[in-house]
Amino acid sequence: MTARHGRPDSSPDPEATPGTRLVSQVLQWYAANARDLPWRAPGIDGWSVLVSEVMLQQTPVVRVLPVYQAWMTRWPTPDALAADSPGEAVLAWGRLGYPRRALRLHQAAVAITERHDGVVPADYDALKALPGIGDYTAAAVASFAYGRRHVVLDTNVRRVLARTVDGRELPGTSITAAERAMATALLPADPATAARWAVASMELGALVCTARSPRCELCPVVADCAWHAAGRPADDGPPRKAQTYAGTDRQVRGRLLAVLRDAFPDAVPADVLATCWDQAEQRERALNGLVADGLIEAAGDEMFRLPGVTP
DNA sequence: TACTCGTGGGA
DNA sequence: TTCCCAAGAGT
Repeated sequence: MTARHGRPDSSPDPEATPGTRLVSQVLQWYAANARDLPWRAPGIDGWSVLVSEVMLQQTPVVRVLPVYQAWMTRWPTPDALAADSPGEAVLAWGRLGYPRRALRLHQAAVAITERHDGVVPADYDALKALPGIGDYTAAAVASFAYGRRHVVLDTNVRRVLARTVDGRELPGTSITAAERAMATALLPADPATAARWAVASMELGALVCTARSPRCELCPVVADCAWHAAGRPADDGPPRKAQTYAGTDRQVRGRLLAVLRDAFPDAVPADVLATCWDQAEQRERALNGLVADGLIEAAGDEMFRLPGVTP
């Protein structure tokens, strides 16, 4: 219980620095406004947090919830998933998007079973060495599941800090050294408090300090927010690249994989897959890409299916 | 660094 | 309708 950081149950310290006051206010707000999500249950295990974090990558909470519940019921431990085929994981992933995440989650489960006795590691470096686990997810799992002290810089936290501290509407395209230094300076010294700050600042970004139409009238730190004080100036950075989808390989891959999911565990003839997309060249490229990624596999002559053989 | 990699819903 | 983007990772 340090007095420097994290006072969720007390009023703001008038002598606190702007940074500690920001942390304190957000922690208080979180205590009263946190969503009741399954991966936040008290005493939650590392596997539950890991699965939720991978599913939540670039994917809204509301779409993750049903898939997460079914996944954890079926595979409550890493070794349970590792014992099933990767195709089952891809199938259970459903339409969450970015299905390579399902494959990598399966690979991570195998690695955890083989290298860590089936226990999700608490160490950041061990986590980051797992397939599909990058800086954010490693820090998040270590922090949320094990109470470790880490800078957890996701898009929500970056936006909250860009606005409150830097006075900018949106963070840049990639994390800068200055950004990380600022987040490190703000991180409470006490590990448990640091972990709460991580999830609390993310929640503020998700519920109040949103990318579009931020709800500043509900914000606990609006009085300390540099962006709000400056009159909420519009982003002056380079225009974000438009995210096209129609006609891309991603769309073709999605269509092909949807057919193979529906057919699983059966294989599908190439001429049936051809009905997904009329441009043969692009269709072949997408199909070959899926095979190269391990999301599907050839099954006999001109047949394809989800990977059904456990490695 | 910049780009690829799904999907669906809100503004 | 179109646009934007939602707890990123890998190359």
